[in-house]
Amino acid sequence: MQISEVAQKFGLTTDTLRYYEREGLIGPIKKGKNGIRNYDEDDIKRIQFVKCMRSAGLEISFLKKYLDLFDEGDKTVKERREILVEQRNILKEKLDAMQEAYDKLTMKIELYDKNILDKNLI
Amino acid sequence: MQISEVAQKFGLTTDTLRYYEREGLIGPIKKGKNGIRNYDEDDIKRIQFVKCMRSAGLEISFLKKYLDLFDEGDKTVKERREILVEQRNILKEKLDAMQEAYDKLTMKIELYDKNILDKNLI
DNA sequence: TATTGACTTGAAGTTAACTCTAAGTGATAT
DNA sequence: ATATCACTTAGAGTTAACTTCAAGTCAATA
Repeated sequence: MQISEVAQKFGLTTDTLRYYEREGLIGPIKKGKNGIRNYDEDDIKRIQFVKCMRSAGLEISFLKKYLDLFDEGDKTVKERREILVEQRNILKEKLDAMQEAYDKLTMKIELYDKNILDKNLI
Repeated sequence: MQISEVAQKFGLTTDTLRYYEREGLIGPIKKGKNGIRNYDEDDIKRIQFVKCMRSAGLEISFLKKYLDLFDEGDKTVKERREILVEQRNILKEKLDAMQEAYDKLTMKIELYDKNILDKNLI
């Protein structure tokens, strides 16, 4: 699979894919004789994981750390579990903050719909 | 209320509060004869709103736009409602993406706990 | 054969949201 | 009186995550 297809598939740009590779999140992707990247199934799986986690706002530095440990094999299992839990906790905090803001926005919109507008309430 | 108390109250830095003021999100805050800011109840309410929305990742440019319209009074009600809905939609997308990542992380952690580790699965 | 289009590289540029620095003021504690 | 402390300013610096640029290669098509 060529870079533009992969980009298309995940809604990323080719620049972003090369950037992720530069940062060591994925690859190094195998290249054909002409120097063109050819993504295989494992590359795709990895990109899918990265895309999902990045969409949720997880930092590249974390993903790099986790994936490096993954590549080191079974001896890193314990450490990997720990950082997954840590990231999930961070994510939970963010989710809660966002849910709170979401509910506040919903309430505000309802007030606008009912024309109950307090000049002093933002 | 002085700047450091307000910062403390909301878990912001004084630099951030002055930055928000520079950007026109809040204030201009009234100052005493010595030039020191004195935050009143309305300032606090506004900061609470900004803090909540920023914690959810809403952009400063949006908050600026919304709060400027708010200050213009009743004639902007319709436009305000529209941008609130728009922001809520954006927030919903993000919430969904984060929930998906959260669930994925939870599943992974469970696999780690049960020692079901597929070498080919990230 | 010439041009088009997708790819390649290293490096520089961009953006949002802070964060820090340097230099200064003014009230209070020793 | 002198030191400490919280505050003030304008402006420069930082960080993460891209994004763009300039210059080049290569295969396929008009």
